[in-house]
Amino acid sequence: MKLTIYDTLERKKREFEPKNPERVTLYVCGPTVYNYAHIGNARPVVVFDVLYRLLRHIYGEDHVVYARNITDVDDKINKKAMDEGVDISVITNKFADIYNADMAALNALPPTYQPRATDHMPDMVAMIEKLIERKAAYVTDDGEVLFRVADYDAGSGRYGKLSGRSLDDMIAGARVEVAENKDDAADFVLWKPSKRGEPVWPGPRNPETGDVLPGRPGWHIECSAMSEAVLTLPIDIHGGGQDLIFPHHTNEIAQSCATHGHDDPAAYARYWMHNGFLDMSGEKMSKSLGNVVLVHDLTQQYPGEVIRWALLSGHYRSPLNWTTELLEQSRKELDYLYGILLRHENVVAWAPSDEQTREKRESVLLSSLLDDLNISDAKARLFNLKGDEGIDLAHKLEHLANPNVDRTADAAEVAPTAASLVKHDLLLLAKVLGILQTDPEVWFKGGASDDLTAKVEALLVARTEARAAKNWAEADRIRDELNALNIEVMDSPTGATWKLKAGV
RNA sequence: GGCCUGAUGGCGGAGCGGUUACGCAGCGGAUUGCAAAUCCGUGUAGCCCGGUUCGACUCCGGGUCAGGCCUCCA
Repeated sequence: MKLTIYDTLERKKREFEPKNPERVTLYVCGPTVYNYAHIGNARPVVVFDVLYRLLRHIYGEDHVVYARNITDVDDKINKKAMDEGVDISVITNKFADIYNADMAALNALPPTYQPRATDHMPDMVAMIEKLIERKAAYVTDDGEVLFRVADYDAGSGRYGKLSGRSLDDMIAGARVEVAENKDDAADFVLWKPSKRGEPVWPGPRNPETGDVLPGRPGWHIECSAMSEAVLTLPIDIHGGGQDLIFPHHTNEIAQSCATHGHDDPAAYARYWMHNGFLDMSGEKMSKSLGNVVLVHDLTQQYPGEVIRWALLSGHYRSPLNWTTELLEQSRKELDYLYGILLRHENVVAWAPSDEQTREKRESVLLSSLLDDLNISDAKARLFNLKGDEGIDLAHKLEHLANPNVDRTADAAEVAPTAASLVKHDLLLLAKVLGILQTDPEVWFKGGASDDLTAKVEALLVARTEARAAKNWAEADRIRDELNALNIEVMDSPTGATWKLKAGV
């Protein structure tokens, strides 16, 4: 199975070849934990979760190492901690826990490592000292340490390669005022003194005086230090939102390469992937527009899997318009798929025992995802699973297993085997997409309390009796009563089942 | 100002130089006591103007419009 991914650095699709197939590494920039995560924060988590699942399938679950950091040093955290008069850890622990719970609700697997900036201060300091030693960074009079961008770039264009800009373009287009302590406008902060009341860590040594510079790290250094500490370099895939291309990832590359004296950005990370943004009715989500949607609130209204499926409805690199309609459509799609699983629980999923045949089937099944995570195309497959090897009459599990479907004798004969194969394919593809992971029964009824369930079951018995007596008026009355309880009744030849209606 | 994306049917959203995307909704039929669910079938497309080609939604050029980044940001 060949995975192809669009590499931001090379601006084209490249076949993925890990440095070491026994230990494939993935690093994704995680949240700054000072508030509830909004739905935009969840997109990279879900997108890269699909990638993580796919890599685990290809290379084996124990051969993929995934790190997603927690940024717990930041001005916004400091402000919030000061406003509330608590230590920053009170804020960061609280929101890191909430974040993890919210992402788990979206069926995102926990990463192998979740390093926190505060746990890696010595790594950052060591890196900064190395950069000073190599003259790639300098100490200012007021105790800041800045990275020399122009020296790193050295006219090669490598600094702006990720964002597709030259250093000159960036300076020409810059709208920021140049801080007077900078030797050059493009230089960025590695370390800076803490303000009064802010947390302070012992920093790098000033080579001039030999003194330790107390303060706190700049934003970019943590990912460079932590990715190296946790994953070792080079990282195979580094991911994040498109907005991180510049400056965050650009500076990460510069720091990490300069630390080790590498010229080639690939010495830090071999492939760069960036997800597109979410639009809110055509507008960017922002606090000033008041259109921020929190994952935490959304999970109160929709199953996490619906939110996940909605986030996966477009290509990961394209903008995605986030609407209520999208959520409703996603719910219907999942209901349909879960309905198939519910109706055909007795069909045994079966994969061909022959290794080669199975491998071949799987690479066809997963081909959409293997092509730079084409989730839309994978979705089409999911809804229209094709049988092969002589099975050309019926395609869907429903069609194959539903006894009401008209079939020729030949098709009927092949149907049970085909259904088992199709069910296996369906479950496998769903697993990689991270959907259909709930018991179908629980999916439809899980939101009902025990009391409600008992009441519904009793009413259904009464209705069955009424129907048996052809007392249609009573049967319909009971159905209306169930409807009022937000219950949808589904009759079938084998008896009535029910589900909790959507939009609770 | 600099850099970069994208424009597909009522809606969401892919691939592809010539043949059905797929999903949601709609419509027709089957099934049902009636519904729902399910099954079968089905209509609707490719921003504008040029060019290349036997043939373009798909390639090239121009235009228009929309969005993103250049500042904290997924």
